[in-house]
Amino acid sequence: MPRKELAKMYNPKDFEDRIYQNWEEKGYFTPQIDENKTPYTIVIPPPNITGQLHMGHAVDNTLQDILIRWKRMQGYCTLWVPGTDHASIATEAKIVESMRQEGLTKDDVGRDGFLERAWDWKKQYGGRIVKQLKKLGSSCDWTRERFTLDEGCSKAVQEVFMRLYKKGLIYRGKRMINWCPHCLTSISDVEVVYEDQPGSFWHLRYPFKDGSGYLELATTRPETLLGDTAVAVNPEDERYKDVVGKTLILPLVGREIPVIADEYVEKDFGTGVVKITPAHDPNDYEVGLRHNLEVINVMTDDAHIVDDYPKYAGMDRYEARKAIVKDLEEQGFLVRVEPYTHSVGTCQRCHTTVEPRVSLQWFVSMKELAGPAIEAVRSGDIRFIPERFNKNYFHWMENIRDWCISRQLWWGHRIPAFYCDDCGETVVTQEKNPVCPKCGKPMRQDPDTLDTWFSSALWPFSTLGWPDETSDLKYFYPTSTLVTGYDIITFWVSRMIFSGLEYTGKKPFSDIFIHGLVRDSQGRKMSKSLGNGIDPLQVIDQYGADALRFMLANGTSPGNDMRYSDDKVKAARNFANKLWNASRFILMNLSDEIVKPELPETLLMEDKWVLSKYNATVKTVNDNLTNYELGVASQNVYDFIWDVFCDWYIEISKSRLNAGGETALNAQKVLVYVMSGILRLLHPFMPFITEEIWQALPNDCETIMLAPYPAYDENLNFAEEEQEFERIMNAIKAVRNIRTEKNVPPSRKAHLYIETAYTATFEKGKAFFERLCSASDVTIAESISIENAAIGVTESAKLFLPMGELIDKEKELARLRKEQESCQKDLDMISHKLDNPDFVNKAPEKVVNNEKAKLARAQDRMKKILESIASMQ
RNA sequence: GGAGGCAUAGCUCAGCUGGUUAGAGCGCAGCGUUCACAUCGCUGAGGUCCUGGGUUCGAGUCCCAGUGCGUCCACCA
Repeated sequence: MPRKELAKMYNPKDFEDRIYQNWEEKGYFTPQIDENKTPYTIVIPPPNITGQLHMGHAVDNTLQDILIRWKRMQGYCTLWVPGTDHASIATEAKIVESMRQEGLTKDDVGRDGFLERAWDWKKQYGGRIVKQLKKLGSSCDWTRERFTLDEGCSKAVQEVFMRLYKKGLIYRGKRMINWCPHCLTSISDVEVVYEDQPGSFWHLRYPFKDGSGYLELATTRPETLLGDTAVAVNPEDERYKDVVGKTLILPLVGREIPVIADEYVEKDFGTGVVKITPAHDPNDYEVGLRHNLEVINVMTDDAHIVDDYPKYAGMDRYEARKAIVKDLEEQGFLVRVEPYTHSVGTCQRCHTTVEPRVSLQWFVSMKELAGPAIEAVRSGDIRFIPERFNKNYFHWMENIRDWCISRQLWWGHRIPAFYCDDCGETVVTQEKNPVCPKCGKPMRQDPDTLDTWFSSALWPFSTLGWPDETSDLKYFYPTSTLVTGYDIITFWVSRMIFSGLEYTGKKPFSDIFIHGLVRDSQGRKMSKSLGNGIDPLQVIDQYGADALRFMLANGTSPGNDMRYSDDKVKAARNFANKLWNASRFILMNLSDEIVKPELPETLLMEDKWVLSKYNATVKTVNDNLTNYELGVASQNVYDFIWDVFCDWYIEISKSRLNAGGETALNAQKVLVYVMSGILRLLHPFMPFITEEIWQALPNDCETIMLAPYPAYDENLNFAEEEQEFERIMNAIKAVRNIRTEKNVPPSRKAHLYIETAYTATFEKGKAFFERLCSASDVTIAESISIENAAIGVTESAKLFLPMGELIDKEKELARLRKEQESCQKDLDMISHKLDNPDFVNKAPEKVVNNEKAKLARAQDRMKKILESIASMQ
């Protein structure tokens, strides 16, 4: 059968799509239960509709897939917990689609920011994520439709809600919450974005009822005056001691309100007097609870003044502010206004200023759930990588507040709570149309939906079929690893941990591999509003998925942000090109009789050198992958391929390949053997190109995805040959250096004389000098004396390059003296160290011996330099 | 206000538990193209590892203080 050839040019478009399709058709992505193998499971985050961090998804998916492919090649049975959440684009797209079929328009979803966007982006968005994953080569099974809104996930969510309710860990209560008057929904604390905004500080005065003057206070929100039910001072504040307990008349409204004393008030801020509006400020609400104050709501859902205040009714909060300030001023209650910048909470999605408000919501009480979750991380049962994110986690968990889980959105899991309008009974049930157990009347379901993260928290087990005891759940849970960005630790990671522990009794995963965020080339967060987001699909189109993946892995170190730049992807693409061409070279020189990667019986020095280097690379790559140091691991592979394999081994193999016969065949075998290892080492990082080359080269596995990952092999350690070859390399570099310095073009060959104690070694490398540093002939001896030559010195050899008229004795001497100087510096430094008795006595023996060896080498070199100088004079 | 992070070559970043002559990619300078690759090769220049103390035989690495720049959380009448 004729051997498959590689195209002359590396072009990822020629094969990436084809290869993915092929993998998919062969079913390599379908997870399988294999009781003989250890499962390796990664939890994939549900994609987010905001979709702004597309490159963020690419990082997640790439890093996950690298680990998956690596583990799979080690014989682990792997699974990537897949699927789509109700918060996912795919599901929203479905909703949009069905709404359209019902003849609804975009206006009908106008109050829902998420759906509004989904409407605009149309339904492709769901497909887009899938497309992106495929393009990236992600080995993820997307065929599992059962975890969508209507089925498995819903069941799990309801189950959890019921359990928590029965345990008393879920309750409905009045609470000061953040309310977005635009989205008309409550939003959690973490969804509020604080922005510094210029505003004003209005100093007002409230008159005492008994006519004994005024109390001056300051506020940034005069419109909330309508809801004031008290004025507070600090109990320690001498200035106001005697006014506590007196009654004030609320300007404009005429309400009688008390002056109270509360610790919450800071004496030194403003006038030391605070108006208390329990309905419109979280702190005031707390104060109100302590003092039994009335809660008077003055605003509607969309932040307009309620009808109770006819003069201002229907105005929005900012209009009302103007009107009220104007009235206060006219009636003499405004003392002065000063400019004041303060941070204002805004809605993460629509950036409307949030309005704190008292509302009836569902809560999960967190204290009891947080305990075991903290313990799991503290005991090391679950670990963050890097470890420092523990602190983040603890800080949040230890100061946790109850979690408001109800959302007023149009889509999502509906809260399974029913109310009886007749008798006020509340029932939590999975039944669709329950009747009131007290009066037998039909009940009304809570219109609210659950916070996205409530269901996302169940991800690791709900996607495996929980609450049913499925075989998947038994085999794959707990999962091995979660890969995600640090921005999501509190939203998602911590909630998965306590949820897993609470509902399944087991931790959801052991390792949490945290990566940084991708920023633009200027270090800014990628965002839609800035327009600086980079579309991974476009990058893939331009440079190929392998290049993008490699760039994402290579540029990353755990937990640290990275900047995206085209140049980095280009560098990765060039690397792929290098590998491509190296493979083409091997294929072009390959005899038909080589049918699988296999080492020859006899290995030359350079073969042993490259194998030894390869073996060391295999070890460090595996070690680094084990430690989640994907960036370092990819760099290890890169360095080996480019610097060791291509720049040296392939170059020196050329003369053997040209020579033909057995030595050529042996060289081919080593080339194929090492290349086969390289491809497998690199496969997790660059899946497509490695598979394409794998298929062209002699191999012993139908796909590289299932070929064994290279493992460290004691038999491939050749320390001696490594050292030998390194002596030759150093000599070659020295000669090249001299030639460049003298501007000698490669076309001009020169006879090279090598004086060395290692004649046997250098004899073995004779041919290399001809090819790699333009030697016309090489003479090797233990002692050589040449007049009129440029001289290079390494620790193991003196190199003479007689080049007639190009040699200027004085310049040569100057050059050698410069070398002498730098060598002397080394010598001084090392001997200074070794002369220090403290160092010799206290430093570990290994370090001292290392220094001694260094000293010996430097001395050898110095000796040769001095000899050379002497010989020239 | 609390927590945590970063600061290393012109740029983007590596440098793990202290022992290197402090590295890479890009960029820059010089030379080079029939014979895998110009998406290339060879050679080179370029660094007070933010500042000041401390621990140590030894600090880019550990400790303390300071400066500068991001991040998360809380608060802001």
